[in-house]
Amino acid sequence: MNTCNCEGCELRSLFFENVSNSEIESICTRKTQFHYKKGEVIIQEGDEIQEFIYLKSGLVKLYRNGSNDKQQIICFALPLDFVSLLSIFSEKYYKYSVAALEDSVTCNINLDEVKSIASQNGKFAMSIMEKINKATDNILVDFLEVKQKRLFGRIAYILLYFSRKVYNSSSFELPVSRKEMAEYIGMTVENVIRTLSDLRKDGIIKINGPIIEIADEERLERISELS
Amino acid sequence: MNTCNCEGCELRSLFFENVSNSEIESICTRKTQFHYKKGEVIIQEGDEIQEFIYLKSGLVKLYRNGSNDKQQIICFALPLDFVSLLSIFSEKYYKYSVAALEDSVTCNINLDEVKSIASQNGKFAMSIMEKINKATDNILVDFLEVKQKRLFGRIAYILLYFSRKVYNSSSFELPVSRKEMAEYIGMTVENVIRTLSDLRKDGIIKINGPIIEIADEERLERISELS
DNA sequence: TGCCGATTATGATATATATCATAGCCTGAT
DNA sequence: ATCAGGCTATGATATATATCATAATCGGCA
Repeated sequence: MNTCNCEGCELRSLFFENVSNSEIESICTRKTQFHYKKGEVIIQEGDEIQEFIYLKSGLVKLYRNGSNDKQQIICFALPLDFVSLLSIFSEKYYKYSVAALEDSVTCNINLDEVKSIASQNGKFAMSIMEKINKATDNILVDFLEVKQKRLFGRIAYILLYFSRKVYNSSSFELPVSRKEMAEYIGMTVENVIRTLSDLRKDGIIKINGPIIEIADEERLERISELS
Repeated sequence: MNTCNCEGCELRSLFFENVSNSEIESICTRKTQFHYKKGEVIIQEGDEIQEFIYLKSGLVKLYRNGSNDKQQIICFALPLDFVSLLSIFSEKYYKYSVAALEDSVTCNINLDEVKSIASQNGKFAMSIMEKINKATDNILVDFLEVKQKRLFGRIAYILLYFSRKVYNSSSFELPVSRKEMAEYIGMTVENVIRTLSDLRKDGIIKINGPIIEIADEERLERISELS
């Protein structure tokens, strides 16, 4: 389980910049690491919040069960993101679930330990706060952006999101099903599929099985902006 | 300007629970208090973030300018809410605006001072973090709730929100225009107006000028839930 | 006082989106 | 190997929502 090398761990500079070496050592020896296969559930809505979970590699989705039995995807998280941060300091139980969209590895740190260090180390607490703020900020901005768009704009937006922010390439394997795209943008599966087809027919994207290639990024960008 | 009595101020217990008396005194003597008339802008998108702003009384809206020149209302804030918290620890400039929906009073505290106390006082930093988390959590939940509903459900939801969370009464003066309701739920003004008319025709609400009375809360609740 | 622009209101119509139906395909389970 | 179920896909249709047009009302302001 405990296979990573803490010496070169990016968490050290990313997260523990203001923490003393001895405290880091203590955390390091007690951290746990987990591997999840694509599709596996990492956090279940209702679970007690006991750990601070950091995504070392892979891709996950945060989602919740809407009132009408449909799932709603809240956001996606990339490596270097803190997965369990939404209500981690204000709630006792998770109000959302997390599942792996690709094979993923998490590094888990006991939450009480983090809290205890933070209580005694204001600079550390401030740096956590900053990161949590940035993360929720990004979620909110994406929400607002998606909200003001219509179907085509939303699809364009999410495609550009995966292309630019996740894979940094104009060609990539879509990590989500059409259904999950629908759950994120708040539209029906059929319309997601139809819209992708339309974009393909217009030569804006190419679809080869699970592979999406953005053929005309400029037009896709315009569609995203003009709704 | 500096008219409030810090002795009995709710901020003291709400916000400064872990701060020493001398630090509180120092903050108290330097805080500033501002009065805003209904409609006045409190924070302008792009302003530098210099103060920690706390709403003593009144009601405000947080909003931003969407890409298509339309405004989007992000959320409403009530007394005891911290108005300037969204990106306050992660950004240099406000990414949203704040305006008074009712005559409002704010208590402003120099942000550097708050930061400096937090850096030296982990417990205080943690308590801020908890409050920010709760606030953004609530915003997110409302977003998700509204997102999964259709027009009628969204209108019902916002009416119940004002009735229960803001005014604690089944009869209240709507603090927002139809246009602002539309900007919050992400629909057009005409449809907001039409929907309110329909609810009135069905006897579920009564409209007397700016006064809304929820006549059949149970049905309104059902509309909100069943979308 | 009277005018102007914004807000509320309503109707007619166009458009966007959801729903329902059907089918091929793939994958996992038996 | 076969079946069941989920995912992708597409079309027809119903419904929800936006857009456009018009008008009444209200409040600020010259």
